[in-house]
Amino acid sequence: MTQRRILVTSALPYANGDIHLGHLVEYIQTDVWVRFQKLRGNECIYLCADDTHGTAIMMSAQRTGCSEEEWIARVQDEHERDFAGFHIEFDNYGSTNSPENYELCKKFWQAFRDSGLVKEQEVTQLFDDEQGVFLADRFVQGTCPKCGKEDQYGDSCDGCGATYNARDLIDPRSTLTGSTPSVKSADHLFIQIEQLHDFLEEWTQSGDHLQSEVANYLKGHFLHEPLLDWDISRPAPYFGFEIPDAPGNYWFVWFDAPIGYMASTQQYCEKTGDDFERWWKDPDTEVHHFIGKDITYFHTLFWPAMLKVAGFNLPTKVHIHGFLTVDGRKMSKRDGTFVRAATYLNHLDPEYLRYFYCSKLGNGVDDLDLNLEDFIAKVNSDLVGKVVNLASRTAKFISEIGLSAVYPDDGGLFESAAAVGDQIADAYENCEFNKAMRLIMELADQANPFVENSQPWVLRKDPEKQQELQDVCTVALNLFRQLVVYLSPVLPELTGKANELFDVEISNWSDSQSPITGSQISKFKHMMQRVEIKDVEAMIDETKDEAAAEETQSAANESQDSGQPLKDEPLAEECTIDDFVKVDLRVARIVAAQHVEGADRLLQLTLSLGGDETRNVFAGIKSAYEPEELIGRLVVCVANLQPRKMRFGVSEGMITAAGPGGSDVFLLAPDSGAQPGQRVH
RNA sequence: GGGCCCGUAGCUCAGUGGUUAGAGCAGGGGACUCAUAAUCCCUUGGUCGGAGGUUCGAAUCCUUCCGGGCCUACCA
Repeated sequence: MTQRRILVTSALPYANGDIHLGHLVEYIQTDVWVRFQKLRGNECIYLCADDTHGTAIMMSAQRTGCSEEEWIARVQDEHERDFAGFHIEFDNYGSTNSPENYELCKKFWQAFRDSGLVKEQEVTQLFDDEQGVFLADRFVQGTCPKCGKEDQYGDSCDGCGATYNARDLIDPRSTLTGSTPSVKSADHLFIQIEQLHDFLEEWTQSGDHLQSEVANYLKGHFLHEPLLDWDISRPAPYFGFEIPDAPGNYWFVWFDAPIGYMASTQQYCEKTGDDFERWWKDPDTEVHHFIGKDITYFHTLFWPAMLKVAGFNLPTKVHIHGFLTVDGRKMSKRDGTFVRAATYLNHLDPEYLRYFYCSKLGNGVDDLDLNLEDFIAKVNSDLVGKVVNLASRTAKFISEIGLSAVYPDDGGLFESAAAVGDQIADAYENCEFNKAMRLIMELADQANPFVENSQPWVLRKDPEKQQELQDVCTVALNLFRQLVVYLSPVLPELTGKANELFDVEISNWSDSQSPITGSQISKFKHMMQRVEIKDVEAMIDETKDEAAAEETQSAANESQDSGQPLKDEPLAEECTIDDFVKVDLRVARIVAAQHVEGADRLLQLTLSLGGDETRNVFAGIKSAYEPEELIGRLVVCVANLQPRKMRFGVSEGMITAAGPGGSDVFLLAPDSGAQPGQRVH
């Protein structure tokens, strides 16, 4: 077989949040595919980078009070650490905010200019005057102009499904500052991608570049009509690259993001002395992109168009996968299923997830479900029970004598399993990892009965049968090793442990085709722990805790409470705890409430402190509450206040309330469960 | 409303025209004791979402309906 040259990428994670289990579907899928290609002896490199530009990054940096550069450096550290934790092995991991990327962006841009596809057009957008930024749709909220539903984003309404221009929102406000945006115009640069329509039609609909359902989707949603011009620039302020021939304007993040694949290649080449053009200009090189279905059209329309215009290799294939659900539902912070990569690693082995995802991943765009029960069952019964068990039940019998010098008769087991290798390889190649895992487990199911029938634990007691014992274990261990070769793209750590056991490196797929003999066996060490339910539960619990903490945090951040009340009524002089306990605050129930004849602001309340204890209280809350709505409510009253004689009778206490007065009066209410008469401490 | 995908055993899924529909897990029974309560043997379990049609023959092809998921919007 001739060696292929293959360049592989995963989508660039956005430098605005943590890696979570949903992201990992893609990185694990890609990493497994790359490891498989390398194992097959192909020249293959895996490239990725952080996607660092755009308004959202600016906002995050601003919120945390650091520069954008500091922010993205911090996020990138975390991303790389998470990936390493899951054994995702990049040949280079770059950043779109790199000099290499800027240089490449300029080349692409010049190509577009030269091709005459760039045009200038005025765009009218909402503008946040306080922040001095244009507001993308997702940064504007307001009332839907069609159905009147409140708090809708600037592009569409999730109530009635209407789409509209953000300027049509009723009572729009900026989600950044809460202020009312103004309308402002700016010149944007557009790429007239319609001029490449024929090329895109041809590229997407022919060959094997896309999964068939994706090709259909593009045809049905985009290619059936003229393609809209692509708005490629953003006016300052914007965190990104300034466009050289349009000062004050920046390339839109989706322009420089995919170019980041190439910038990362560039860095790889500088690092290794390789030749960049070999990877992006040589037609013999295959380029494979792995992405999620959410960013399909950037990678199947814009990106091929960009590459075409700039004269680089077009993608050989764009592999598109679905989203992750957990226990059949969308990941949710509140359910504890929005699990961050780092949180997972606090409790569970990354190889579990790698295997589980592979056992589920096909080559379609279907969503993938992480059923936690299924997860535990699969890992324990397949990996621990079937595969690792083969080694753990035989290795120690021959740790002193090693493997037989000649591979014994095994009834054709090794050979037939070797013959399945091609099928397994095809499955990996076609991204049908679920099929590959199924085929491998079928082989494991044949290996254990062999051990059972050969009864090495009986043989070892008979000095006459030591040769037979060695032969049986030689077979079992070779079958085990064969499975590990097949699984090694998925389970690098297990592969490493098998390498130690045999003291022979698994370095090529062909290692599955011939048994090893005559060598020593290292002392057996456990290779994989069983998954414990409690560990999964602990991971979910930790995720829930994170979500709760985050909610508290964001409530504190987002409320952006005004400082006015404190200014209007500054804090009182410091008091001691003794001063405080003089005031006896009690929970009370309002058992009667009525208007007071002749009083402008007062209501007369009867408070019950439980039992027979009641108080008659006049409260200045008439303009804020109706008597009827108060009856039955729990309030907090000052129970030991000196009674005061008023025009309408004696008031035997006060009820507590906040607010400046008038209609802005807000009664304090205890949480449910409190009982009248209980003291407030 | 439209597009795509899916519906097979309790669960996860093979099987895309050809004997009586399979596997793993779970359930039941037995065995073994080398192994991480792992393993092995036996076994229960299915009107292949429903209904029509094509065919000598349909889980598989066609039509239609029902149910689920994803995408999308008056446009295919």
